[in-house]
Amino acid sequence: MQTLSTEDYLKAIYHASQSASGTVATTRIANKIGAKPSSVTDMFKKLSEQKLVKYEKYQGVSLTSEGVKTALRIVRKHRLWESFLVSHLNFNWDEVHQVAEQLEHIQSEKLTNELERFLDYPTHDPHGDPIPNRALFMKPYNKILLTELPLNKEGVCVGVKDNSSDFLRYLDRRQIGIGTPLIILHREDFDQSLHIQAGNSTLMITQKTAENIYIKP
Amino acid sequence: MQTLSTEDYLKAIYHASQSASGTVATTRIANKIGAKPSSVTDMFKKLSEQKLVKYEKYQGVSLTSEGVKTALRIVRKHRLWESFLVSHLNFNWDEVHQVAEQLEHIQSEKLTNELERFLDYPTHDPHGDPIPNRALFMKPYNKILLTELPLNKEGVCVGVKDNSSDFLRYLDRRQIGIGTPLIILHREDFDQSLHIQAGNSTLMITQKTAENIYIKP
DNA sequence: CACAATATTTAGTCTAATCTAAAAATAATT
DNA sequence: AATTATTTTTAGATTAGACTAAATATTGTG
Repeated sequence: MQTLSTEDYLKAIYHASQSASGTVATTRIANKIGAKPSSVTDMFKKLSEQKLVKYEKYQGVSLTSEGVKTALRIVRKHRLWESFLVSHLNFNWDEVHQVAEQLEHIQSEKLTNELERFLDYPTHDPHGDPIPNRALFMKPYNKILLTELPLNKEGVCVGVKDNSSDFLRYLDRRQIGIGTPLIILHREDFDQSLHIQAGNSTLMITQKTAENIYIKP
Repeated sequence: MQTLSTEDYLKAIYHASQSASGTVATTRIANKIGAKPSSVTDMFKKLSEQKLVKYEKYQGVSLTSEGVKTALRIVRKHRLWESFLVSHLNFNWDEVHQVAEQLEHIQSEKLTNELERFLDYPTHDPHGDPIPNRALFMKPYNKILLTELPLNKEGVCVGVKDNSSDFLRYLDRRQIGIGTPLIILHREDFDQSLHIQAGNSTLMITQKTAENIYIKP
């Protein structure tokens, strides 16, 4: 069994290697988890001894298949808990992360599997991210950015790229959430801002906002 | 050996001081949480610095009012989680403890309060122990041991004294749980064993069993 | 290519929680 | 009350994870 902190590292390495190819650099992880690079090096060695990552000095790390499994087990728990918090405990999608970070470390297979059953085997969490099933298999949406949606074509919001509280609260205020139907009514050539229809209301959003919203066409 | 938090010590001290008066001895806690007395002494000092316990060398500890509050907050979480695990996640009452020991450390007031609301403000957990409410107030049943129930008088099982898995599973097998109505039909003078009616079936239990079952007459 | 800038690792400390072994205090028993 | 037994504390060591500062690799640039 891992210590709490090794799980955090594995998860960070997993996410980092999703959004880039090749090995994951020391500083990348240091920034992600808020530790000094030297601490990260220490941990890389430990994880390497446990055969959870492949590590060569100055060359960064990559997860072994065992490491991927361990990371996915944590991701699974994290996303199931986030789903539970939103669907049953009145949490908003900007509030769940911090609590799920704690809950994801609870060790109990029965708990995880029963929670999944209780939630009726959800496939995606409140941010639109896919939830690994018991076999650790997950099916990502084939999603696009809102900026890529053709004019006057309806799409449904399935997730966000930026998970910051600021952004999520901003969307909440504009009543945009998972499942909200969106249509681009007009694209301003001058500054690429968009007039969109979100549900029943029309509003204007900046390009920056649009590039952080995922859509299923 | 695993590393326990100050929360575990506070909870252990709280429970120890419930079942005895005066201060709580070092070895008492050491046995309860599976640590060496020397480690416990260290922790007593630390808790004392934080004004969570009153500690004098060689004289044991007692919780300050702040310490009691902290302990009750943990007990509250523990019992709410146990209730959730049994009522919604198909856990048996002998399986919940180990998982609740982990969940009780999750820090989030909102989580605790929303969980309580979701469970509809339960007053007692699956073992019949009272759950502190938001103000940390709890109302114990005025319960008696099954051995004290008069002959042919109906009582309802409201809890158990022995929380070991062995005992809880034994009760499960005999279909005795919280809420089961019990009547003593006959008391064997020879060995104090009891013929009882439990729900719809009649069965025989030993004196030892009877003194570990709490009844509300 | 050589040197500067950046990234990474090593070496040595720190802290929290634990341990063992020995010393000191309290309790129990003649 | 004196001696023995038990409990509790101290002292010193250990481990995991993190840190700083210095050393070493790698990368980027003129």
